[in-house]
Amino acid sequence: MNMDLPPIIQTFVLHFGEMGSRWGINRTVGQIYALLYLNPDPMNADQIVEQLGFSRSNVAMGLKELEAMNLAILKHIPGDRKDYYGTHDDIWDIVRNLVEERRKREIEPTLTMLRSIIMETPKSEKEIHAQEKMREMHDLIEMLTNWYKDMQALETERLVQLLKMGAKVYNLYQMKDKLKVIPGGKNNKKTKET
Amino acid sequence: MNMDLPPIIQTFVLHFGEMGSRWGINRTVGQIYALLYLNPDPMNADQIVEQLGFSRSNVAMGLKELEAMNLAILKHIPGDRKDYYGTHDDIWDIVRNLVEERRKREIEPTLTMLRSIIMETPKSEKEIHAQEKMREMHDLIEMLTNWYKDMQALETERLVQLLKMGAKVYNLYQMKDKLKVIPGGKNNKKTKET
DNA sequence: CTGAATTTTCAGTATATACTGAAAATTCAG
DNA sequence: CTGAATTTTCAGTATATACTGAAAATTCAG
Repeated sequence: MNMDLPPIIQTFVLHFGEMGSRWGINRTVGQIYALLYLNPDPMNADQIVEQLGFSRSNVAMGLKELEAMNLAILKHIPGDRKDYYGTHDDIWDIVRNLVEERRKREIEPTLTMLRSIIMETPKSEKEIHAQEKMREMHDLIEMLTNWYKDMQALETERLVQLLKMGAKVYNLYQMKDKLKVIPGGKNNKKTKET
Repeated sequence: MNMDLPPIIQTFVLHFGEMGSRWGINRTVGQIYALLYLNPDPMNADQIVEQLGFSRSNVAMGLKELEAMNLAILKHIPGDRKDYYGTHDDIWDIVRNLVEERRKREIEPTLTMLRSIIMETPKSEKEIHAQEKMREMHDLIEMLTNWYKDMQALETERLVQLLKMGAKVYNLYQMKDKLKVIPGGKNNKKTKET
């Protein structure tokens, strides 16, 4: 790694390399992402090679991988033929993306697999028990996924409000039957019971 | 893999092997976990060896790893010296555990790293910008972590209620200022504004 | 305390993944 | 259309990780 990278940036980049590898993203890809995230402007492959010191082709592959995950965005600079990459400007877009990628790649295939197995006719006590456990898992994942879809649809501003409230929304929830709607309010439609 | 494992169990076990490897858990560990999850009773290492067909020592190491992650629980059967392992009975315990493990191993170290970097005095424009991005990331992660801590503390029953409501809690939230508290209710304490 | 049952350790090896450098393919200014 | 600039591909190799089998350590019934 290039020594004239400021130490604080080095630390961050290295940390994300390590974190990436706990995730299934390889170390170099994690480092490239971290560098793009911190850099004020989009970078081209040669600049990344210079800063991080791995081979040109490795950087190119890493960038393609990040692009496929929608974490790096290809940008062009007028009058320059090189490909430049940056990250999403809004950090919430990054979060939404990360979750969405995982949902598509891990959650959906798992749900599909579970559903198809649950359809099978069990042939033994053991299979009945196994199916029951799988149904339990399926229902839980489905519930979390539905919740997440709801949240995904909220605008950032509203999502932040809800998150900041944390468990306090539960108080609100409990309160609802002890409250009386003020006539004429425009949000009077009663929330469906669960 | 043993051929007299019912196909539905085989499919599930293999799927979790693959999923595990996207996660940083290795394939065999994922498979062992899946098998334990489906099996009605705790299993010992030899039984697992027989079902999955990898070496005794590999199974032993996998079990230790699962135990360290608090995903497999050591149980003893009276009159038998072998170690038996099972999974948590309540699937919510499993979820809480998974999230908690990740928080400890990935989120906390990241927050610590970010905090210490944010403390440093920046030495250039570039460092100022980098610190700003890191602060943004830090604040977001911290907010999500706080939200999660709140949820972690809720009993399962209540958590499920909230999750099932999904975005509808937002309606409740908006409603709150248009509602009047019924005198004498025991949850009248006003929820703090954010 | 003894030794059979069981688990743990670990060096050696196999396997999977990451990385490189060179060559091929593509793009585009002129 | 040409050829320099740039990106992509890919075989070869290096590196990291997973897995095995045998030996050592531990446990515990008798």
